[in-house]
Amino acid sequence: MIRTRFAPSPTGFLHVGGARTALFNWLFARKHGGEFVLRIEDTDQVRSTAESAAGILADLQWLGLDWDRGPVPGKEKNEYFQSMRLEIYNQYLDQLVKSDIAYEAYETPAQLAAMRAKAEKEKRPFRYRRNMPSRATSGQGPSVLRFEMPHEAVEFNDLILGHIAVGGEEHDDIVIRKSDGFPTYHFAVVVDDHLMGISHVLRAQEHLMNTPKHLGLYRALGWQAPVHAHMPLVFNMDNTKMSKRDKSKAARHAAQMMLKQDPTCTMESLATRAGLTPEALAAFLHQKQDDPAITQALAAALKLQLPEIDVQDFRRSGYLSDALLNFIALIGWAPGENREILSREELKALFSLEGIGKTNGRFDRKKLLWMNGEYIRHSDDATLLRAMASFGAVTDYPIKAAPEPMLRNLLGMYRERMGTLAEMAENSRFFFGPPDYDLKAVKKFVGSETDRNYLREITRILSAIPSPWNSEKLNPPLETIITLTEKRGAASQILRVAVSGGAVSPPLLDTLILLGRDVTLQRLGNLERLVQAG
RNA sequence: GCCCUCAUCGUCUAGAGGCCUAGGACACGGGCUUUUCACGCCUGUAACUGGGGUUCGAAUCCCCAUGAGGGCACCA
Repeated sequence: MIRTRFAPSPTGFLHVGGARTALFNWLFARKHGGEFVLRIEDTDQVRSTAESAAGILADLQWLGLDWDRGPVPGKEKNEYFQSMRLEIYNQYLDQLVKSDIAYEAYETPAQLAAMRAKAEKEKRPFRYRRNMPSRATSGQGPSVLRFEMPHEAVEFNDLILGHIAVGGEEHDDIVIRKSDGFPTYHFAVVVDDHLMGISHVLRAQEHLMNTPKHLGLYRALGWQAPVHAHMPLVFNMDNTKMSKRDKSKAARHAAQMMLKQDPTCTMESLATRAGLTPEALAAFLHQKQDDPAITQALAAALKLQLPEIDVQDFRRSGYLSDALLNFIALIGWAPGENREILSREELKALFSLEGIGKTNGRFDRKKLLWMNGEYIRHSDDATLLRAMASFGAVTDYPIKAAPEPMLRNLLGMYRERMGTLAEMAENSRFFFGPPDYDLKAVKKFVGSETDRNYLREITRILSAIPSPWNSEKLNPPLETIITLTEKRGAASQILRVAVSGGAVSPPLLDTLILLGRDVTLQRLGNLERLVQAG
């Protein structure tokens, strides 16, 4: 029986890298009719939080990655939280101590740091080993338990990378129980993977050097190790690691540019705008900390679009989970035959470890945006309505309040012209209230006296059409407006600016029908007053 | 510094010794369509890191160099 797992640590949001690991494990299990286990690795008492765990579950659910065993959303912690399994770990910890493969170590963190510094100074690698002369064999503080790694080379066959060998002199005796009594990651994964019957460990390549340690533990515990496969990593387009810090980095950079380029912008004014104290802002700008709240506040004040990193960022930006999943699957994996747009079912059917490459990939947001648009264009109303509801649950656009018939109407207008649901939500604002006029567009299309004459003419033509407006009634006058100018359509831009506030909108016919006669004429009047005034 | 891994267009990739004059997709350029913006259609630019082998023949196999990435915690 094939059984895979995804084992996040609840120390933050689920980010795309983690989502990809989850996806590949899920696909592999589903493809082979196996099971997919979700386990929360909360052995870090300091950094783990319940909110983070709940958020990760919610994000996985949003992605549609369902698990056969694991935490139950909304319920108390169960045995798929490592913090609930302490007795189990202790039992095996004892076993290793009894067989003298694990031993107490008394160095304090400071002492260890000094030992490492010394080794570095002497240009030799630092390895903690039981038989090293400098080892403290007793101490007053709390001790940790270390595992005596074998002294021979450890070799294994990685399903993606092939044969991997690490020499015996490279190992060191890892800590398996921290001084707080909790097992370390290394110990807990091994115990849990074995007890939970995990057959395949599919994880990111950053874990490659952990595998020999784990293999050593399996051997010491007398267990058969699962098969390992290490997948390539995902980076930003500039080859930096994708991390939560990218968001604060972007906010910091934008703020600094602003302060530098805009002489009217001072630390004080910017802080006020973002609702921060100047001190907090200064500390943030000097990289003293990466507070997400400050990042958000700054981004809002600067109207800055932060890079999406976490799964929920993508949800808030209006990406469909199917599109995100499809895109993520294609980084480091290819089904061959030049296939690209793949439904969940196709992904499941086509997935194979052989298709996973060895080279790290980059996260190309432009391609994701294209793919999301592709999904939107090919989705039916029901699918999109569901996606909108899910999007609306985490965002706050006026479109949220729209009744379903209007939503369907808007979908018809925007389906072909949006890359994300957020684009529609943003661009359709003028259907829900008077637009803020884009002064550049106003100047460009209604800047001259001739333009204003056209504006009055348009008003005259449209006011002659009685309510309610429909395409039969509206088509002829619209054609008249289009042909008003020598250059076909120049006058229709005036109308577009009047109703939408800018130079871009869905086709005027649909727009005007949805807006209706009263609103249209009212906005035509508003624009006339605006240009009259100045 | 030490250890491990990797290497095809700007990006994701196809490519399992002859099908390669290296294919697809995104991005980018040009054109068509068009009442705006998109969509759609047509079309163009663009890559086997370098050097040695092996072979009749190498993007594909081997070695070296170079470059890139990961790891070296009482984090996971």
